Amino acid sequence: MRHWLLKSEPDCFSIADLARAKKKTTCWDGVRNYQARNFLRAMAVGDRALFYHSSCDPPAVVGTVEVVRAAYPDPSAWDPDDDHHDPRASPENPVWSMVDVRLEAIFPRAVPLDELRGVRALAGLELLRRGSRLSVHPVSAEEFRTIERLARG
DNA sequence: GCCAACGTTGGC
DNA sequence: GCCAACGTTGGC
Repeated sequence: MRHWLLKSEPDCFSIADLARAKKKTTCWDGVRNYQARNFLRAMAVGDRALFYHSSCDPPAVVGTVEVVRAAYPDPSAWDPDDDHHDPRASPENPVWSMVDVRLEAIFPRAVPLDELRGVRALAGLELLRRGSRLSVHPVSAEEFRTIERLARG
């Protein structure tokens, strides 16, 4: 079982939106970066991920989700009305992938980016790497546990 | 709104 | 294959 981190802008899709979703489950569509896509494709059912709110104040890890469906074609890629439309994509050549995730927990206390930076055990966290923009990336089991512990306060 | 960092595109 | 120009991300 692997651990991951998923970024979302709460203005676009927040963890509260996920909590309101049918079966508390959503498809994680719209990823248009090859490295991030390849991480989506590496996910297995049962993997867990941290849910991170970006481009907001404060940016923070706000909860956890579980992967409930492995990677499959992302149909938003060939939807001309979609913000992330990719003219190269089609049902025959999907190009982009998505997974389904289900809400596991909303943290009793969000853990802000600022706080993560000060934690020694998280020194290697991809999220904290200077200039890192990857919206999907792996985290170690130890990093995952550390952040869950911080969320309990 | 600014800007650093990064990815992508396309001319050569 | 190089690299300049451009677009995007995302913290601040």
